[in-house]
Amino acid sequence: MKKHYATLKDVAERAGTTAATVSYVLSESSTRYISEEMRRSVLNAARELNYIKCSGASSLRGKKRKMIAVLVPQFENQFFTRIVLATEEVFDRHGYILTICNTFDDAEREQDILNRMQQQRVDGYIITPTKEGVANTKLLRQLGVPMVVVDRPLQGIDDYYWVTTRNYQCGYVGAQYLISKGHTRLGFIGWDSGIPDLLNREQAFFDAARDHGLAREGLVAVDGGFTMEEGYRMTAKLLDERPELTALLYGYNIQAKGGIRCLMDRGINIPDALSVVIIGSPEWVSAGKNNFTHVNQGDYELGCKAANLLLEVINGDGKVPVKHIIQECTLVEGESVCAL
Amino acid sequence: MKKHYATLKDVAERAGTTAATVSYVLSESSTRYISEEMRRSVLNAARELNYIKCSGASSLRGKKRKMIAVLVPQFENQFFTRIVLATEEVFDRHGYILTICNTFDDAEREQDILNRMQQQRVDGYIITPTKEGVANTKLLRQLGVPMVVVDRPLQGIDDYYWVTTRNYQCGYVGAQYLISKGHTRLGFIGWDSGIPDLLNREQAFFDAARDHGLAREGLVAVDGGFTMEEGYRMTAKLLDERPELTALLYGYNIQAKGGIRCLMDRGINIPDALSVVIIGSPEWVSAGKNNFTHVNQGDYELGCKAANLLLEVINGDGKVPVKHIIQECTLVEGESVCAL
DNA sequence: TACCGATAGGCAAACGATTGCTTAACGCAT
DNA sequence: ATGCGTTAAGCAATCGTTTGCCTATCGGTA
Repeated sequence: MKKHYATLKDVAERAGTTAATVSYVLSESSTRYISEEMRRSVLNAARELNYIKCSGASSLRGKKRKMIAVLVPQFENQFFTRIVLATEEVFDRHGYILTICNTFDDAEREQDILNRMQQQRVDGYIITPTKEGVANTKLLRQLGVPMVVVDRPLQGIDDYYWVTTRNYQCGYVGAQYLISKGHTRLGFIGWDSGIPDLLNREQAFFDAARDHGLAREGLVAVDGGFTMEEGYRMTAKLLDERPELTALLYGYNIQAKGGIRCLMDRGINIPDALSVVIIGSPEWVSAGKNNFTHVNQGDYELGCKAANLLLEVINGDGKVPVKHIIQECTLVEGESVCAL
Repeated sequence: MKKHYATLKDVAERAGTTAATVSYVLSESSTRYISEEMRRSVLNAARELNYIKCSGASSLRGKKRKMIAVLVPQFENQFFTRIVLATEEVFDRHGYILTICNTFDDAEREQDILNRMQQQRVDGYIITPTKEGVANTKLLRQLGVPMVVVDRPLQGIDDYYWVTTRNYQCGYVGAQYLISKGHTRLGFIGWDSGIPDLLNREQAFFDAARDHGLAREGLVAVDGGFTMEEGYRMTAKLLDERPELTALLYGYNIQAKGGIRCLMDRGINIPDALSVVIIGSPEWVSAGKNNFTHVNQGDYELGCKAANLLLEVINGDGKVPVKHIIQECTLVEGESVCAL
């Protein structure tokens, strides 16, 4: 038994013709006359041999690979899982397949993965870059390979396609909601990412408080790593150092998960003893007994928009103008905030 | 400015040699004498031109693509997300990239996706097949392309690599736990998948009850679609038709999520009014205020085992004996079951 | 002097698909 | 009889890498 995929030549042989003709038949090119008889015979041969075109070979002649690369920092973070899900659905419809890699927010790893993707000559990139994203994507940008950046920005440059959350608004609506319920002593827990755009969440927290006349002394923000454990640690720290706080705004769902674990461990009742709002909408905020007030960033839509934009760029022949798409967020009221 | 990746020939030209020599230098082949001077010069040229090998071209000459295909039915189901995550980590370490596709449990879609993957000539497959998996993977199996089946079986055949959960045990330990707490009127909610191995969960539910002397009349099972909505519907049905039940065993986390939403909507207290055990361990069962008793299938480990097995098969030169790896599950005690 | 084993590297043929160039037969009009 | 448009399909170059085969120089030895 043959242990390899059938080639054009195999099909040609069986159909009594040459590879060229088979290629023309299978690509349904209209630029060439093919007799009905020949067409039939080729199609039969192809079916009988289970012919499957080798995309690697055809891409050598300039055809598309029909492959998209997706790079995310935390694949298991539902924010990203949903972006990937949306991307997959969009590209699936157009016959593409997705290659997905986890950078773990590690710049070296990102470079390594981008390298592998470039070896595959994928047609386009959807990427949530690390802080070294600008350097790591330099070659791609030089070559003009289609790329859409999602969520986090490429720092220091401006001419790239970007789809992101209105981060400032996320922080603002979250804080505003707490204030509207009468809270005046608020804590913010965030990520010390060093990424300017993300820091807007915290800035907005302070701005909202100021805009509503709250005293600066009642406010506190603490920043740490982008993990559950750090969320737990920072929550414990706030509880210990600022017992007068009546509400917490979590800037990131991953940290919120750990933080709320801390509240549970200490037997703190939500919302009676402490009110909580979370930016982000992982499944758990409203599953089972949970019903947390949170800010929905529209994860799935973000993914759809990024994917559609990338598709446009890929098919756009260099003519799609650079744009930044910024998606509004919405507050979803749950039962984790009490009125004071 | 050049708008394409540098080729071996480009590098050769700059280094004052030929493509062959460059290839030998870059592949660090020891079968060829290369002067230190030439090596240096080639490496410099390659760096200066940002040379990145085209894996498509080199695979034409029989090299590995360094690509793995992963097909799952529900990417956003954390059971599968974790399997993918584990697979990614294992293969990343070996320089592979993953292509991931969502079949949505649709056989036609599965066939279509497999076709695209085969066009890419990926080196191996990790697949949770649909019911038509046997037919859809026929060519792959004929050609001997490395493949590991995960979770669900290929129906009707036996000679394939398989990594799965001990489904019977999942059902058994879940039911047994409820019985040990004094429950005698139990409901099981499951999936009418028609997949023999999965049906063992329900069979075990009845077996455990029988083994512990429970009356068959106190037991009821209902099966439906593999969605949240169906979980909701079936739960409502059981509540209406069998109000005497004191405990529910959910066979699948997706259905459990909808089912528990139903219990919440009706204001049913867990565990005081109704006890609940869930097979599977999505994040939400123990996040926030939730602490559901559940059966942990070791999703991540399942993925690791599948990935490692596939790696073995890929590197094993056809010598790895067919095997079925069946992973034990463990009951994780929460607070969703009351003692009667 | 003739020969041999290292050392070094060029040449060209694959791999599978695509496509421009060419040929050839046919029918029909000049 | 010549020419031309139409229909049909073969030939061969090409994409970027890999690798077997060959050549050429050098120092040393018989």
